[in-house]
Amino acid sequence: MEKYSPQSIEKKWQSKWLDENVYKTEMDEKRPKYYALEMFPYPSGNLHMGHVRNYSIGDVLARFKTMEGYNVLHPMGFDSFGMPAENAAIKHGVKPSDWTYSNIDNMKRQQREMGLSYDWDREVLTCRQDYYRWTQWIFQLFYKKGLAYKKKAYVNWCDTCGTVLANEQVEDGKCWRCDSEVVKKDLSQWFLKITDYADELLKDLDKLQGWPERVRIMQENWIGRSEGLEFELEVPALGEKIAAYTTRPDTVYGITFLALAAEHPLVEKICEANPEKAEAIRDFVKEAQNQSDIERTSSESEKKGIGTGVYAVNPFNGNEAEIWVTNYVLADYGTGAVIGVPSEDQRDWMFATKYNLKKIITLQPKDRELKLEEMTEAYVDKAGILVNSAEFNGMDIKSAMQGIMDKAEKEGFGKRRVNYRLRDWLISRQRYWGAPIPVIYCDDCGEVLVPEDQLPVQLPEDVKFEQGSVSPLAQSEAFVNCTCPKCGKPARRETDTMDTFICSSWYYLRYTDPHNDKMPFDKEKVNYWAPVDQYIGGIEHAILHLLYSRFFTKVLRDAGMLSFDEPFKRLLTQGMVLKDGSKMSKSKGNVVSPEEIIGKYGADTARLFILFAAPVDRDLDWSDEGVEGSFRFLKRVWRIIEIFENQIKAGADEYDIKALTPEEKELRHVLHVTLKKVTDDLGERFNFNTAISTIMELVNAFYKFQNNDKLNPGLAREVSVNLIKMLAPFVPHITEELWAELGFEGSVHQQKWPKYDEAATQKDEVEIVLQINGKVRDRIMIPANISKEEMEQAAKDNQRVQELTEGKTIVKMICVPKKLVNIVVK
RNA sequence: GCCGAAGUGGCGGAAUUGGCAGACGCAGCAGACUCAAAAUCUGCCGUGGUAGCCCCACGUGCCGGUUCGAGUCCGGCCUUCGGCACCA
Repeated sequence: MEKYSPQSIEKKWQSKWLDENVYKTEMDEKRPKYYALEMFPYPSGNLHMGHVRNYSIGDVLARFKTMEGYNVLHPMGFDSFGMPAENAAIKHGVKPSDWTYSNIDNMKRQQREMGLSYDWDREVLTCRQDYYRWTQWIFQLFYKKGLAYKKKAYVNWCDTCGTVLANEQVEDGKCWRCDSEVVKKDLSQWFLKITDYADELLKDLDKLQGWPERVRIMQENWIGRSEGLEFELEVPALGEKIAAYTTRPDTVYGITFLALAAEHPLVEKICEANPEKAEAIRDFVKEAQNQSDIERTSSESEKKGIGTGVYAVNPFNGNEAEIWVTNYVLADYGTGAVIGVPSEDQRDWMFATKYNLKKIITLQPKDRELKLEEMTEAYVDKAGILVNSAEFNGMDIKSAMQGIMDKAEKEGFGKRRVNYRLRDWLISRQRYWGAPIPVIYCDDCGEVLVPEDQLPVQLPEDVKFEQGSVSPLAQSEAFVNCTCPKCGKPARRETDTMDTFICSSWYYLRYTDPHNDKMPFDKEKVNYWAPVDQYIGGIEHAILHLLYSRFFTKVLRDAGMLSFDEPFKRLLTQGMVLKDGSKMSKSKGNVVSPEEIIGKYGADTARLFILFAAPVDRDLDWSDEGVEGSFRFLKRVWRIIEIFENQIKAGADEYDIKALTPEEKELRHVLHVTLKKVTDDLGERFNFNTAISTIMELVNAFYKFQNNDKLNPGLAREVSVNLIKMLAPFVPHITEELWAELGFEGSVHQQKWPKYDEAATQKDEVEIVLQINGKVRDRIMIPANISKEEMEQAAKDNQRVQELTEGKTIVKMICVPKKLVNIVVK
């Protein structure tokens, strides 16, 4: 055998796998299916270590499940619409498509150099017509079901990106992509009605037991369900009613004012009703709207308001409550109007104190009596007895709540209501490089869908890209001008494209039937392969992509296109790859390039290190010395096979196990313990790091025989064959090479995963620990299967135990079979 | 502020059901091979006492508890990281 040289071995096998198309997958009803999926990347140009980690995890799983006998679907593609391509066009004058496709070519080459077992025939590119045609088709499906609609609203706008953003894409009041401040704009935009599914999206989180709990909790918080009462307050001066929502109906007798959002639709009418204050109110509204999103939504910022001199009537007791226009009430949550109950809500307390508004106590704790003049803050505990609340006086909170809501419903001015924090998904983007929204506007017919046989609405090629200008699509006369499909008159196309998160909300379904040109996917195929059995990706998608995909799956299910409720059965959120304790980034200069590492040590070493260095779901600090260690291990594997090459080839698959020496029996024991542990770690627990460390122990045990040329050939063969098979999912090239080198037929990756011999994992003799009062005092070897009494006797017979218990009374003895005897003495 | 996760040698980490704390790897030290170095192989490697071993004490963020026995369970803190944050 020659020296281990990853560069030549890896190239050789990669082209062989590619030429022979060994990772091609077809439906097969005879075998159980397994769908392993890594989140597809954005084609930024190069793979980074996060990708390497993601794909290494997925590849081990796909290869392991294949060896276990599953029919494994393991596809890859590119989330290839999006801003960076357009920015490249603006900056360097390259076409977004050219930029994108050349990046894809480069990244695919890098993926191939990693030795990943993808079925490339199923590749999905979201920017290709054969894909976005169906993205548009699905949009139209949503439209026909009333789940896509256009409305005017105060939306999040990023000036740098020149487009609107979804709520989920605003982080701390800043754009998720470019970090610039987000402002509010009043625009007419397309939305998807995800709120229709809020309840199911929340409820079905219970079905996702294979997801990390924290992701489920994050989604739960994001959806933010609350129950309460919505009721109407009359405003005699306007001849109107204002609806308010509260989760504390028990406090309604304490209302002393009504707070409105600055954007509340009745604000202008209130100004008209009270001309004296109109100007001041309008100024206040303007000021509030000029505040940035961060200022307005921070809990630290000052709560301001202006009294309008117009009053609303509390329907419960007829009391008047002045209407205040404020900067803190959100226009798009609840009704945009909030009751002010100073004594039982801390924010209302501060607001009322600041503006000298009345406070009424309507809730008294059981153990003390509250007095307004002694109180310095609101009483917010949800415990006590109602006072000042008419017929509800003396009730506890729970019954008062029900009674008050019953009253509102009976008298017809209010209703129980569930509210969600989740808002509808704003999907229009004023950008070029995305799937055009397939809608036409006609002066006579209004909004008209582009007929299905005219899909896709294609992106025009002859457009200009300029910094800061309006969308290139809106400037393209040839694109905008069209005829109305209904009446044939001149009409205009929608020039907005879809949020790229739409494209990635269904790609995992397309993989099951990627070449279908009649439908997005065939029902039978999608139901065979999907849902995804194991999804692997970064935690950054905990809400965005994972919530949207769940929504899409449910809508497509309701449309009869598939028959499951959730797209991803199990989810694994991998940790980040760090260097020197912080995230790799160009600005910090701590980037380690996968290409360099693969060039120097080979893909097998890179994969092995990244899987060995830390548990998959934890952050991993990159270590150059650690990589050396992984490389060293592979060289050790290579050499030990080389040392025993002759025995392995001479050995038989069936041999006389009874003839083994005690040392050889021990090696065989280690082998089968390793098999058991590795199988368990890969299949049940995703403990790749400990699976590898166990294999290292096996190799260490094998090395004990390195100078022993009398090692039983059958055993040498058994150990080597199983060692190679166990390593195969992790390091596919070196194992394939060793497999061939030893003269075995076919690919190691098409072998059956080895079974362990239960008998060999047991031992005749075990070492147990002798404890006195819980402290280890000695260790002895005893037969594995002796009785409790025999164990106790063996412990008592032990010389050290006798020395240390001399003159003391044995109170108790605890025996744990095969582990320990604890003697409690006084 | 609310919710969640984590805290173990010089470092990454292991300990699956409450049962030998520190597997495996990195770094370090020593030896073998070598003219020498690299590579490789072997051994040592938590702290302190004793200074060779044996042995003893201490030790999993801190304080307390349950238990024959706690890194693991319970109560109370501290620190770090992540998510949400005027949601009425």
